[in-house]
Amino acid sequence: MTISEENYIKVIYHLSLVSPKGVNTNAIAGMLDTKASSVTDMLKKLSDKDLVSYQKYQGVTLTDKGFFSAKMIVRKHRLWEVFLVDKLGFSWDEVHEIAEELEHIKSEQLINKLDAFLGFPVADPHGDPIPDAKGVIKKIEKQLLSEVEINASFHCVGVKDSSTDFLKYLDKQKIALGSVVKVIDREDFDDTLTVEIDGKRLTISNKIANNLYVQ
Amino acid sequence: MTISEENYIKVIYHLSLVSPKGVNTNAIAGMLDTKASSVTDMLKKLSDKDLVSYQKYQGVTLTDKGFFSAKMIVRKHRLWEVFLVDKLGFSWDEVHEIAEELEHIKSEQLINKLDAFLGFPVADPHGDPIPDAKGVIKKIEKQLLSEVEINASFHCVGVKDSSTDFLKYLDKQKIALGSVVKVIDREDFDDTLTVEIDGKRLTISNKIANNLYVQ
DNA sequence: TTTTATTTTTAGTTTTGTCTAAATTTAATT
DNA sequence: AATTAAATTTAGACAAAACTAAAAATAAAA
Repeated sequence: MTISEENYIKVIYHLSLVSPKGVNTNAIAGMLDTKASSVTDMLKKLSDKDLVSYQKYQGVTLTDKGFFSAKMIVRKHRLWEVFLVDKLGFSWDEVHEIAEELEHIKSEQLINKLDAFLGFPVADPHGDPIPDAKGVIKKIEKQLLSEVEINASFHCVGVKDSSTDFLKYLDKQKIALGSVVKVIDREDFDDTLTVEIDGKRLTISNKIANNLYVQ
Repeated sequence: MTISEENYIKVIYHLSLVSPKGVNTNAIAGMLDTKASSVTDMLKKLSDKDLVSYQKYQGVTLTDKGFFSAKMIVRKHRLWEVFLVDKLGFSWDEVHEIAEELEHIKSEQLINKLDAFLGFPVADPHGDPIPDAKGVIKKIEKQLLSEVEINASFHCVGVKDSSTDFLKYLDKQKIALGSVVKVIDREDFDDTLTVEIDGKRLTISNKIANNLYVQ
């Protein structure tokens, strides 16, 4: 697989999680910042290689082979992110771009040794699950902070939005994965939350709460 | 720079060390397993980018800019090799190919953090020097085992040939970087050496001695 | 159910890096 | 110095992955 093919497979994988019946050409083009016509060309190629099933105008789904390939790419991406943060001292908002390159390094032995070196982590620095060598993904129990009951405590376990802006906001508020959040109150009018983190009161907008996973 | 351009620059760098007045088109083609006509095309492009100075039929040399780029690629290659051996447990004959891919990962911050993580190593697993972030290469004092005086002791500090076959031969004979070699005798007829390593007598052909650096 | 709008595909180009085959330049030999 | 051999370059073509513009199919609206 070329780097370009891998990028398509990965994007189709992520979009499949949202629309499992079939992924649109335009959606893929949007994610890859390319044109619909380029996507059509590539879908034909991926279909010839039996990585996707594709019927003109009907959207595309991954075959078993494509699904496994996608999980291996995601595995590599997330393991490298763990390496960058845990071993090299990058912050969680700096690692995505570099991992986008590292995920295309080919050696299977490399990734399995890296996995062992990192202690077989089950989640990346943003709380996203890491597929194991067989492609099995351990489901991480989680709820959005916007949807939990009030008067209870939770651990932060992940973020839905991994944008730099959001991650930097969390850094500023000293919210990290593992932080304990006690939900004090929810405002009826706009769903703003009052929470307590490390004994400190904090007001959190619904948009924030809607992008933070807790357990 | 594209991956392909980086590969050309790297090859020209290595060949320059042997023929500093100018590197031949065919030599480059041989190293990259490509055709002379492809090399000519690329030399024009590299020349336009001011990475090499190139005059038709006259061979090619690196500009200062090209020379620095080359050293940064070599730096990345060798640092990744150290990582693979020291941290992930690869053996020294397994790392070249993987490092060939890793050397093209772009982030400068990444490579400097990796350097620090590895403890600022000065040589890779084969004893080759690692350029620092400014491109400075600390010269490693070394002689070929084939050229040292007899009745003296040395440390193995590097290999000239990094082929799997040679490295596996050294593994079999329990010769590693750091091993102490005492040169007992040299046969006049074919320059075969009798040496002592870890108290064990060993006969070594001239071809072997000619590819092992000691100090 | 037509008509309109949107999405997707086709057809034809472009760029990058490669190739083959032919032409040219340099080097070696008689 | 002329001829042959080797190395190098040019010219033209191709595959991969992208693009633009136009055509076709599907979905939405009147």
